[in-house]
Amino acid sequence: MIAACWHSSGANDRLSPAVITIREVAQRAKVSVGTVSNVLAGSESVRPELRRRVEQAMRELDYQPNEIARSLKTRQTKTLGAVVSDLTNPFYPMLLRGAEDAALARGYLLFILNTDDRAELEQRALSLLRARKVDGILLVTTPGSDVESTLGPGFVPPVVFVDRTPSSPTADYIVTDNRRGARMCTNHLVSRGHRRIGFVSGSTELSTGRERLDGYLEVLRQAGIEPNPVFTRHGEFRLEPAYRITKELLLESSPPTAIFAANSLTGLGALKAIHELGLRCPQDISLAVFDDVPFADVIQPRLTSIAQPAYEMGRLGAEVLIARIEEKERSAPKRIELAPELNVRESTGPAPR
Amino acid sequence: MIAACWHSSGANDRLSPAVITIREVAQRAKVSVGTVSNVLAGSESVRPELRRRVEQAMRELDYQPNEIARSLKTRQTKTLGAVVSDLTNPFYPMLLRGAEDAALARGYLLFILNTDDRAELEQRALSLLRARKVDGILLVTTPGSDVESTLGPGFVPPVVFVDRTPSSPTADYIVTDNRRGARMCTNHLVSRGHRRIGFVSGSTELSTGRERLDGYLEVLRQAGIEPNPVFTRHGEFRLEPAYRITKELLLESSPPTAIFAANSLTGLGALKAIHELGLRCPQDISLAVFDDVPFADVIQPRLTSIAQPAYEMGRLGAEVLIARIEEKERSAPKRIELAPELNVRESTGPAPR
DNA sequence: CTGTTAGCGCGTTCAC
DNA sequence: GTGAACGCGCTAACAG
Repeated sequence: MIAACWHSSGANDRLSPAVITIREVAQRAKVSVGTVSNVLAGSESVRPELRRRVEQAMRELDYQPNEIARSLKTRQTKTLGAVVSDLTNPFYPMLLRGAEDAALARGYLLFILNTDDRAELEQRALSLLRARKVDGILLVTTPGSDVESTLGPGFVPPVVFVDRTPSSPTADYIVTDNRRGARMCTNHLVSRGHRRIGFVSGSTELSTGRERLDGYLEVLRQAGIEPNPVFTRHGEFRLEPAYRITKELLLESSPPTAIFAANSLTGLGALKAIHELGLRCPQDISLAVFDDVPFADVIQPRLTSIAQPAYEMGRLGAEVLIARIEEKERSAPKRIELAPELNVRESTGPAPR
Repeated sequence: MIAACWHSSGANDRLSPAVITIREVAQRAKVSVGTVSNVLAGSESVRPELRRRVEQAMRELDYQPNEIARSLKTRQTKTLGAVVSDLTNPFYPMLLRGAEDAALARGYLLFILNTDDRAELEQRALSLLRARKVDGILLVTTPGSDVESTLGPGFVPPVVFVDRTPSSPTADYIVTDNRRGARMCTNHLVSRGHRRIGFVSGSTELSTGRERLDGYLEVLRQAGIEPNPVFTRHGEFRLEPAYRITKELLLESSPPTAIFAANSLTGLGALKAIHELGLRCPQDISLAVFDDVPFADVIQPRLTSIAQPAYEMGRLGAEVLIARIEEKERSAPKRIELAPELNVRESTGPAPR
């Protein structure tokens, strides 16, 4: 009787030794499947006696509810998708830890996918997630992507943008106040007497890239410094390009006395260039970076940086997304800007005179 | 007619605007659902004329097969679980990129979960994944975990261990040859004349921790150096503890002239301690670390390190796992050890005399 | 309060 | 070659 659930229909029967269904439980507890389902749902309206019998049967059979079958019926899978640009960019793991914690707390699991900032990969990721019927998507969007075209104008499933703002104005998003962060950082440099400040940028096709650049330019103008176009270089948010262009920048006839790198990767690239040219930091050149990575506080010189609340961003993102999923009627889009923080360390000093 | 698929049964009906089923397609193409299913499966035995009509109907309706329903029938979800210790340890993102690439290439999606090396969280992760009916699990296992007790003696679903070897001898695993890597690294130090070599270890409850320690001790003995127990300190594979114990270590009356850190995080901790004590590296003290992280090559001094093929490990892990899932009859467990690589850079120099 | 039953969307027989 | 009918495991509606 107990072994009655063993099938022998061949190759794809991998799961069968453990395939105890609600029906077997019902049979063993001598109740109906409906009652078992009620017990599962924690319904109050089950006589304690029966509840006890059902629970015992479950234990004896090592019953495990099948979430897939449940999903088919309830039309929700209790899964989310998280689409990021690149997991090896140290910013995203922290964000994802936050998202995971919030998701698990609400009973959701997370599919994670990378896009390498390629629109076609974002497209693929979104449609894979939709086919898997995830209940919602956390998205670090990519330039040139068209989310609406693959998810439809209604955004099905719902999407919350994190880290970068969407092209669509009607969606939720959680981002850092990048302009403010860039202003804080540039201000710090200006206040130390720097007037020739280079900017190793990310892509201006990204909201983060644009806003950080804007903040930088804004402060320069306020300080009466005419922005020198030569000082703004395109670092693609990646280490290698940043390394190359910083080297070029520092080899100019009248090089900057300080460099502001648009994220941790470009900061590392800039640092490599500085070292390689035998420059001392901060005596010869100051360096400040957007993103506070674990090693910012460890490497020599310790890096002045703008810290983003990455964990918080992920946590909030997942929470907003789940609220959106579970809401009864559509509420107004949430637009959240998180406050960045300036950590002044040894990589920035007074401008050499 | 087209709008016939719109439901209006209330709150959980979020998906309904897009819920085109195989039935609607059949109706529109004026064929039976069986035929549509055959077209979907790419069966040859469908008249071209009908196939054309079906495909057109699919396009017109923007039909999207429901993977959930398919899973329920085929008893496979085309999803994998990846359970790692901590995403913010820079080793794992690379591993996961490899796993993702291999998985996507075979049509699988990846759930990712962290355990923070806590057995109860591993347990939870495994049972969540099993309830979601993932087809297989990639596992960076944790000390004190009991995989068999939550997945059963048969390992359902199948598990491939990565990075760390399992307690169970009958499972597949893909790891680095840690002992060899540690030997290479220690050998390098010994060959530069160091005889007092400190080891900032990870947990010896982990295979990686044990094996790296073993390799280190082995080389010392071969070189006729009596291992000094004081020189082996427990760094927990984390930055903070490593920082503290390295400081202690360097404050000994007769401190080591070289330090071997068991992974990148302990390496960073050790470096912080070295800087803080005002020691010069490598003149006063040499530092070598296990794990080659992006910044190993950037920070000053550039770090001598042991590189592990993390991407490859993830890729292979997913491939072995999928092979295991799809195999007709159980084959022998695969045990793969990947070769580490020594990168000699500036953080290691000759022993001071 | 409990049992029965009709689907959820798809794949898979079999008759035709 | 095609299509009707059944079942995967579960939930929910309804009858008792």
